[in-house]
Order: sequence, then C-alpha cells, then structure tokens
Amino acid sequence: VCTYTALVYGFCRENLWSEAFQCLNKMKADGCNPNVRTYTTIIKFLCNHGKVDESLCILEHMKMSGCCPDLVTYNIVLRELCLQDKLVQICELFRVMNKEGLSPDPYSHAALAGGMLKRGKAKIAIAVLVDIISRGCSVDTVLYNIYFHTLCCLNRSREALSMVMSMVELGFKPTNVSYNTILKGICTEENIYNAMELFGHFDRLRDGPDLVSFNTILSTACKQRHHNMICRILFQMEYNGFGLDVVSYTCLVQYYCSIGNFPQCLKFLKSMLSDGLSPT
RNA sequence: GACGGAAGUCCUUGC
Repeated sequence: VCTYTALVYGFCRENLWSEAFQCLNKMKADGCNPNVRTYTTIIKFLCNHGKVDESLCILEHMKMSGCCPDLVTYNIVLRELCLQDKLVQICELFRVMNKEGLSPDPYSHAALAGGMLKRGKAKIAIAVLVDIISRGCSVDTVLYNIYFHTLCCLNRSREALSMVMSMVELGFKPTNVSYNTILKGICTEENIYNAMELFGHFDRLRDGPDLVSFNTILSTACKQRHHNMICRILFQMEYNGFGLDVVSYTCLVQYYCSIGNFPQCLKFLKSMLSDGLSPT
C-alpha cells in the first residue's frame, strides 16, 4: 500500500491525473485496498488545483468503499473550501466532521482563519481567532502566527510584537515565521528604520534572521528606494553567509530598472543566472 | 493490547 501510495503521489505531482486514477484502480485489482492516506494524497492534489468539487466526489467515493476520512483528509478539503470562501460547504463539512466524532484541531482552525485572511477578511478572521482562543481550544504556533499576521493586516503590528514578547516570557517558542510576519508588518505600517531596529534584536531573540527576514527588509528598501539601506542589507547578507535567491534578485532587478540604472540591473540578472536561478 | 515508526495536512518575503 505504501508503495502504491508513493506512486499515486508521484503521478499527482506530475499532474498525471489519469495515471493516478489508473494506479488507484490497479491497486484494487491487485487486492491491495487504498487506505486513508492514498485517498488523501489524491484529494490534496485536487484541492491544490482548486478542484474542490472533484475532491468532494473522491471523499464520497472513499466512504462508499468503506474507508473513513480522518482529520487530515477533512482539513485538506476544509482549507480549500475556506480559500474559495464556500461558506455553505464549510458549514456542511463541519457538520459531517462533528457527526463522525472528529473535533477540529489547530490545523482546522488554521485553515479557517488563514483562508479568511487570504480573502482579505481580516476583521472576521480576528473575531474567529479570538473565539477559538477564548473557548480554550488548543492553539499551536502556526495558529498564533496566523493571529499575528491578522493583527498586522489590521495595522496592529505593535500589538502583535508586544504579544509575542510577553508570550516568550511565558515559555512560548516563536519561529522565524512569527518574527518575519511582524517584521513585515512594521515595514508596511511604520518605516524601514523601525524594522531595522527590530531586525537587530533578532539575533538575541532566537537563532537569528533567515533569508526571508532579509528579503522582507530588502523588498521594503527597494520599494522605498533607500539606496543606502539596500547596500547595507546586501553587505549584511554577505557577511552572514546568505546568498541571494529569486526573491532577492527580483527585488533588486526591479529597483534598478525603476531608477533607470540598467547596467546594475543587468549585472544582477547575470549573477542570478550564474547562480543557477531562473526567473519565475 | 500498549508504545513507537510511516507514504497524506498549517503560517512569513518578490512578481
């Protein structure tokens, strides 16, 4: 079963749908019944391509075959439904989950709040998150990160920052994502200088900034055309042993192009290619 | 039967 599932995964990854389904049928013919993970693999790829109706069909199909979806399966479908803002089907899914004795976990709640956030419904997202937390549901780091992100979207980055700080005192372990989220918030809501100051504290806060942290301030510096700042950041990156990636190069190329410095623009394009990176 | 393992789920940066 593991082998077949891996095969199904491979077909899905290469967008070879018919092969994936053939594989599914072949398994059954071989007397090797697909299990939850096999079905979930297919459902996930369907969802990732926005084919949520098809994934609901598979969901029905697996139930008919006597294979019960678990929380992981439902969370994947839920996530896509939330991204597409299909309210009626979201409610229906929660109802079914409840009926089958599955209670939402932090992944489910992350799907819900994260989906709304991506749809630009930060106000609703924050209300949902506050409700989840106040109901005493378990909240993991990712869900907190979504909470911080939501606060930042509502121009409440400082609040998010002080919240992280006080939570650290209580033993909460933030991740790079937590800090990078707030760093981005400070960049857009305040200014690059305040962001740089926060950035400077990163070293002591945890293992130090990562490439995303650097890209966050680099993109801000580029957008605001702070030439000195860009140089400082590039120097810092080199000093800390971070190579530029596609995101960094894109920022720089756009910047130099926008100020009409085409030689620099070309220089970065060339070094990007020589780094083995291709423009997306 | 218990525990563990596994092929499936989340969040941040450019366009």
